[in-house]
Amino acid sequence: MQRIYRTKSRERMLQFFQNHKEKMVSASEIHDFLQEKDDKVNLATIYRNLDKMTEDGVLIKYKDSQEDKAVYQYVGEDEKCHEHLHMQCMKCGKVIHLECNFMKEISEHLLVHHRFTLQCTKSILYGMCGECREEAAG
Amino acid sequence: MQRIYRTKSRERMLQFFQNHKEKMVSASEIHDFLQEKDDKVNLATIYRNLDKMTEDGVLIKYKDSQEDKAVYQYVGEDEKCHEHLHMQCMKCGKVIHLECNFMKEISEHLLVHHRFTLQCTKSILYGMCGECREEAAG
DNA sequence: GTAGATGCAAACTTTTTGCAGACTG
DNA sequence: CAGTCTGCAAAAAGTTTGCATCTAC
Repeated sequence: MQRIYRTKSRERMLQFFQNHKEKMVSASEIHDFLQEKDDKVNLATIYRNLDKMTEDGVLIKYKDSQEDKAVYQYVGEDEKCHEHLHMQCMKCGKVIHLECNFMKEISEHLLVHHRFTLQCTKSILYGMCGECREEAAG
Repeated sequence: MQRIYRTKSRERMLQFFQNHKEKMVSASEIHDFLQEKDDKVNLATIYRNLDKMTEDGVLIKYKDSQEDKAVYQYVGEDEKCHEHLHMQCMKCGKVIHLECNFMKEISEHLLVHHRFTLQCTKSILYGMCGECREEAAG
């Protein structure tokens, strides 16, 4: 059985994620952020920890449809996040949780009418949030 | 204005896509397929043509959330495909078009209740199709 | 003490780019 | 002929891996 040690790198990464719950971040963004002079965390280490946290269900991993790097979202112990879809604004990057009764309707419709079993943690809806839309409209 | 020439590479790529409308294919898959002895198409050429076809709206480009390569789906002149979501089976890779009245409900709910303007061609729902599900259940 | 974690450098994969030559209209 | 397209090789960019060393428990 694989034990998990409580290390400085992992603590700092977790702390970063908990302070940025509304964002999806990439490995290099975390790397850039964790660059205090005598406390740098190696990029390979970051990738290894991201993988483990994703396996543990603490993070959700997505491939950004625009960019070519993977991004990670913190969901912590919160099991709910595995049962609803997430929307991301393509302009500001903000994540919106589709956490309402309509979520159930979507799942059911897909299953009943299209025989499709939706897997929420793999899917992400892209578009534009209200604020960015107003801003764009001027 | 950028003119588009009718070349052998592009013809062969288009032909491949039209014969595989139900699939999402990657650059290397097309490359492997177009390997007739004296008629190979260079991978760089394939990437350049994929980019152009995507700009023209003939293809839709996605990043597979599982793999690390981009995949492309043929939609041709069919404008409808830009107005509904697509579901992909994570097991067999088949693409299902969410082409029904419920699509409108989804868009409206996201806009009205979450102020989110959905962009269908960027989004994709992952899960499992009916056949694969039955097969998995045994 | 031992399993697990880290840093470093090198390897790997996918995608992009520069350039010279070939093709399309 | 001019503007595009192509192949080739080299370069990016993101991610993974091998190995020696270090750390947590």
